[in-house]
Amino acid sequence: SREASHVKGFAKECAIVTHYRLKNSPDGKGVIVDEDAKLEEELIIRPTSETIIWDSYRNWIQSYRDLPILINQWSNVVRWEMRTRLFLRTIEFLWQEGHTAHATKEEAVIEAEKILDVYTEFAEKWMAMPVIKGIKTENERFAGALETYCIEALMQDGKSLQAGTSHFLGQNFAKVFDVKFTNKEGVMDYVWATSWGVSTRLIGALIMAHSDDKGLVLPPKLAPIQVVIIPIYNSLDQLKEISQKVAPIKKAIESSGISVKYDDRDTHKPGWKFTEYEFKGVPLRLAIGPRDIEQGTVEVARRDTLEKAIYQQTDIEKKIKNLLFQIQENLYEKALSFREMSTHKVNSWAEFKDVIENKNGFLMAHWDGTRDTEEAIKNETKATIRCIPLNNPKKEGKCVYSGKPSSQRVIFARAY
RNA sequence: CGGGGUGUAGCGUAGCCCGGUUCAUCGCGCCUGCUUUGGGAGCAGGAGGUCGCAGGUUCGAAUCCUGCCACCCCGACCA
Repeated sequence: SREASHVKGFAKECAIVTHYRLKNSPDGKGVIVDEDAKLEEELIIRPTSETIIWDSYRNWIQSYRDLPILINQWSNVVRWEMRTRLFLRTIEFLWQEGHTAHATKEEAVIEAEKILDVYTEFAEKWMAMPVIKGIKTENERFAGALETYCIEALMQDGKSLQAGTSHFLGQNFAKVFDVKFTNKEGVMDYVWATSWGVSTRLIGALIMAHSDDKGLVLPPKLAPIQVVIIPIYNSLDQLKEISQKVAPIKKAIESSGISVKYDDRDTHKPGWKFTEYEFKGVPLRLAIGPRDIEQGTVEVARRDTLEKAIYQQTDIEKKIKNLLFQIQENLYEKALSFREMSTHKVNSWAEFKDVIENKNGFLMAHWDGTRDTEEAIKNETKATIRCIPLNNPKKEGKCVYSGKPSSQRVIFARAY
């Protein structure tokens, strides 16, 4: 009841705990709900933590001196989705959620935008996944927010994925939860709030942004194993010899902060291992065999381009470090140019339908700003407004659907 | 919750329409031996099955009928 309007947005997707015990089934087949253990007061498994956080904030905040306040946590939440999709939409998922309260509106807005930048940096610099920063339309906005900032990423199949959100909540939550403070002037006021989160969905994004038909492709900065070394040998004696030569090479590479796995298993052949580490997306693979021992070389294969090259072992750690850097850059550039190739300016409804049907990707189109038009476009094409990009050039035009005046283009796409 | 589909060995499958000479097909994987090892090895031999579950029809059911269970896809919903 306290959470009122906010809960409206989640009410249709909550899991509710009604019983606290199971018992053995009388027919001997497994366990069933023990009807005697019915809860007098049912529990809702949180779909997000706003309610508990704000219930606490009420007790913690009295003065402007208590502000700003920030709580960040990783937690599991449950949303009873009718239809799940691995990594992208699961009933239960782990996420990071942050909640802040501020003395002024300006400070809260700055906070929401700052966090959006943090998410952007993580997506682009670490995941090598370019994103578009923007704001959601009223329709797509988080329940209870005044503004929802988001980052949208384009997947290789041309569908869009919301990769993170940051909300400016205004004073809505403060009013619902009665969180007031005394400001410098001695006047009582409601606090201004933000909340923001990213989830394990990012793992799905990472997979879909870079992988190819040979398997996963991981950006070096996030790869648990950055380099794998595979020995090529005929006899176990030869393996022993190679292992001795590999040891200092592995050590040298590790000493420059790179994670290395030496796979000397005798249960699988080199070709099998090559394929396995391609599946797993290890950025760099080194192969060392009799020829390399003789010539002081090592074969280096890149996962991103699948190119192979022979390197001298001298200063190998520098070369590896440089290659990892290049792979990280290349993955980002590749994803970025794919997105640019897949972004289409459309100027008529016929063109819109043609592009969404045959090319997919991001459609930059004028929109009259109404909910009705947004809904109509969604119903006819399944495309939704992913965001109104920040720093969008304000160029007048006519709505692609209604023909009414529009102040700027927005991004339409089919989304996960 | 609506619409469609599928359950056969660890995995993927053929057979089902039209029941029976097929001891239920094939591939991958697994085990043994030999030869191999710079891109998922080759040959030979071998192990592995309540044909989703229950009932029915029949001389005879993986196959036909009924009920149940499970899973998958599409739609609405959505981080």
